[in-house]
Amino acid sequence: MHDIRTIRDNPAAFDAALSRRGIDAMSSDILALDEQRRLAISLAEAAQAHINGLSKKIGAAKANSDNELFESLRNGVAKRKKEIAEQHQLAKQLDSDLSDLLMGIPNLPADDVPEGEDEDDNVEIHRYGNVPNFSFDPLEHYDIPAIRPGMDFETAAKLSGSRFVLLSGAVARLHRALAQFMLDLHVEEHGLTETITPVLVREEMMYGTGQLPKFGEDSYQTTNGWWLIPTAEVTLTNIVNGLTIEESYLPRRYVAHTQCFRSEAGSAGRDTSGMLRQHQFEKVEMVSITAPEHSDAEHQRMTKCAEAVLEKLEIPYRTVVLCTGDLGAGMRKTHDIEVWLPGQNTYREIASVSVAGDYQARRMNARYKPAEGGKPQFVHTLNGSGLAVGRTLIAVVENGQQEDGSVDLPAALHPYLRGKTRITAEGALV
RNA sequence: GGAGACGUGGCCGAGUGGUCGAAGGCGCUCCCCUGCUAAGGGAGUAGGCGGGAAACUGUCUCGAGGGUUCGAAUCCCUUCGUCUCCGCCA
Repeated sequence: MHDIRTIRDNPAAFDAALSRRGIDAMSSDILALDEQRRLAISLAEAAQAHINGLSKKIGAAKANSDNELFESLRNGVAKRKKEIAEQHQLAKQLDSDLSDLLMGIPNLPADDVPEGEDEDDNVEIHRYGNVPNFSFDPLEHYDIPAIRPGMDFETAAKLSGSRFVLLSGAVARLHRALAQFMLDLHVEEHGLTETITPVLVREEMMYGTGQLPKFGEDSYQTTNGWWLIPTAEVTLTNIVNGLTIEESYLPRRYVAHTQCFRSEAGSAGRDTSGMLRQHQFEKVEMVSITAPEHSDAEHQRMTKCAEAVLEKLEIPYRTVVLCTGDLGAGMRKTHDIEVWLPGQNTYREIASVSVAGDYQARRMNARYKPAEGGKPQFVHTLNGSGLAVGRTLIAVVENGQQEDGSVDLPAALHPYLRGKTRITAEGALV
């Protein structure tokens, strides 16, 4: 959602920013609609003011028992009623037209987002660890002997269909350990507030964070109208929906471990093997609510929080800035963290850390009262994975695999496995 | 799931069709007075949208959305939420 006044003040800058996303100039259409709207509002309000004035006189006439005056005024007002209603209707329609138009326009990319068409134009900004040399051909996660017994796609398909998985034994345990490890890290070392949220939400919340109106087919809806969250970004960010909070209360930093649900419509045929892309998966999600002047620094901070998970797990990764062509609609800037997967011999996305600026806050009407006084302002919102649990599991086992089919687990996880350190080629946690 | 009650400004709380954006209290801000770890007096204290250089001004908002009416916080409908009792249940 964009600020009409910003567009009014500098339409050229707005169009220029849109063009970076490959969108044609819209400001002249927007401003024309805005002008009609404001004219309609003025007319409707002037008419209403007139009526309100008469109504007071009618009230006074009634109080003075002046029936003649009362009746004549009353009739006069009644005549104009229809006309007033039409003016109101027009003003309202134009106002909602404008709002719909603005709602459908994606966020403007930050100035330092690189130009580009697609993911090939993303720019690497950070790299950690060395791509390991294996003395054997490393396997994909689902082929590793240690993992195979605990990762059952056939049974999951029987239960639910494709793109589901049944984890058991050592793999299930490892999955749980990873989630616990991530939460503890973010809570104890990064100072985030641990949160458990609903995973079913009302429709308005999906508008607040931008999944709706455009991307409804990516998510699931229940028969009574709830939506299953595709990410805890939805619940965590909407905590401040409709609120005006004191600046002293900022920043708010949340972390939650939830199930996430995605229809994966449009990704048919992509990543169909293994548990890289599922309809249901677990993610540890971070969300920050900040004052505008702190959101860039918060973006850096949050990125480091996500990177720290992989560094503690001693897994190589690189961080890229998404280019204009790859940037999500609601975001000003996004860092993707891509983890090294030896089985695929490539880096794959494992986390996405984004700053939305005031884009979501406008939709949610989430504001703060500046400490130095003055009018409430929209907050800035940020969200990031910290991390996707299933994908992290893939990274851990692919990077830890041994020639004999066993998997060595990173030291950071040992406490979460009660001192166990590896999964044998037979699938036993020892 | 059944029955009922309720939803007012930062908080508490009046207000059941007419000058109510809304008494009163608390809190907070500023000013005055006061010389003792306090009290008293005065003023101010929501937001959205529109007009205006500004002062200021119009309009809308009493959970939300509709409706009745010349006029609604007050009446009607829908919806969301809270509470109580019953039922059910992890």
